[in-house]
Amino acid sequence: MSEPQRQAKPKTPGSLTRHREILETAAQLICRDGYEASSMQQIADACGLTKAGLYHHVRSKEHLLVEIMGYGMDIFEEQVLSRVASIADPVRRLRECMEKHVLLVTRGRNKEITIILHEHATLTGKPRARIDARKKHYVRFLEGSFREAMLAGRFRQVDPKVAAYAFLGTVNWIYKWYRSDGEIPGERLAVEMPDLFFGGLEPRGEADGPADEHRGASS
Amino acid sequence: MSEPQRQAKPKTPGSLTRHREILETAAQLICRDGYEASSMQQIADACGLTKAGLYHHVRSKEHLLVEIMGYGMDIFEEQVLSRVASIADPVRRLRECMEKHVLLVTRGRNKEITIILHEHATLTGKPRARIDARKKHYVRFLEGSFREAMLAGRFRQVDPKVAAYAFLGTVNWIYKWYRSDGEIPGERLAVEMPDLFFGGLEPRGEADGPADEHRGASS
DNA sequence: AGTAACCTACCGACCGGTCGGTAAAACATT
DNA sequence: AATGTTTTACCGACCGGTCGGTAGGTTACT
Repeated sequence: MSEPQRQAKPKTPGSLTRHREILETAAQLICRDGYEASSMQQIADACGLTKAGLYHHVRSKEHLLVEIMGYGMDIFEEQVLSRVASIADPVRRLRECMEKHVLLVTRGRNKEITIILHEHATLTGKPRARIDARKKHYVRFLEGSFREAMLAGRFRQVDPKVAAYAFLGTVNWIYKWYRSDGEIPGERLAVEMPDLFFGGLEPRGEADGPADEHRGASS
Repeated sequence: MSEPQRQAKPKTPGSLTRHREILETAAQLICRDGYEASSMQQIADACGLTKAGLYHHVRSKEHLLVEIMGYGMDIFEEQVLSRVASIADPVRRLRECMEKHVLLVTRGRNKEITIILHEHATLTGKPRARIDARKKHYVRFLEGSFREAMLAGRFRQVDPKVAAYAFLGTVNWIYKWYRSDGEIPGERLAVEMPDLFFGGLEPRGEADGPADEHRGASS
């Protein structure tokens, strides 16, 4: 079925490029089937390589996952964290953070992100600790922002840790149910989720707020 | 012949009890290490059986997971759904639903629940469809309750599907970070999460409302 | 000639699952 | 009560296949 199809090679041998290609392909497979259910043989096939050929580029299966997750964290930090960390207003910071986070999960290159979310307990030891530390940094960033908003009187007093994990749950759970071909486009979710989370559910006066149509019933 | 429908077999007290014992033990292992990473040999060892002995009680590894998940859904529906479904007030219904759901995840017999949450894409075909249908029923229940509360003017207008999945994300994500020996007891989470989700983040006047204890900080 | 990229061939361990058998309990018949 | 019969609960040995990983050779480009 899979015949060895030689790729056009750029002059500088695609060592670095090829390596990333392999990460990409492997991530796709692992994202679809899970880490344990994906064999190195399958990954090699998907890359157009034999298993031994794959091992020329990759140290081990575990290290492959480590690289994918590290790459995913890079993407996340560049696409989300670094773009909102400098916003002075803590409420706007959190809102835009959720918006960008949702967009990343729904629209962006989400294979690596999904793997980070799903395989949260697959790695062990030092590699696991390394990824966990980067996650923890994000949690602390959220906690701190919530605390800041509360001290400024913008939010009521709640446990910032609970708020942070509610934030994370709302956003990170998306990968379990969201289908990009479903009825909810990612862009809409990126608007409605922050609106719901930070705007709350309680009615705010008779006149409806933003982007809202009339409704027939009720009083 | 083709329909061995022996269900209630109280004659041998060991059989039915033993079967559930095995489910219990297997669930513990699968909850800790994941389905694919747990071998039938390991499960058999944990049960004090040989692999062949285990296969006397269990049809296949897949069917073992099916039974565990079915059992988990039974527990959930009995502990959560059936206890709140008849509450007339939709807001109270949703609040108590979240409270009970949180308690189940944090304190109850949560092995099976964790497996249902984590291995959401492990099963395929009909068994998968069966579990998914029961999950979908819960989602529709939440959606309907949100819609009801909106029509009654108790909630502002938001997409009930988004609200339902935000609810689910907030609660179901808990299994990823919660440790029962951590600093947040399950009972507190079962109070604070509904309070945060349904009470919102915006300050509600200077005088605090119902059931509220102030903290040390802030102004 | 050196080196990166890739191959064939192979390793021991383990995978899910099955076979034929067995000791003991439960049941049925006398 | 003693008998034979069936059923339950298990085990040792084994199956074909796949697992992650490797040794050593070949090709192709610099």
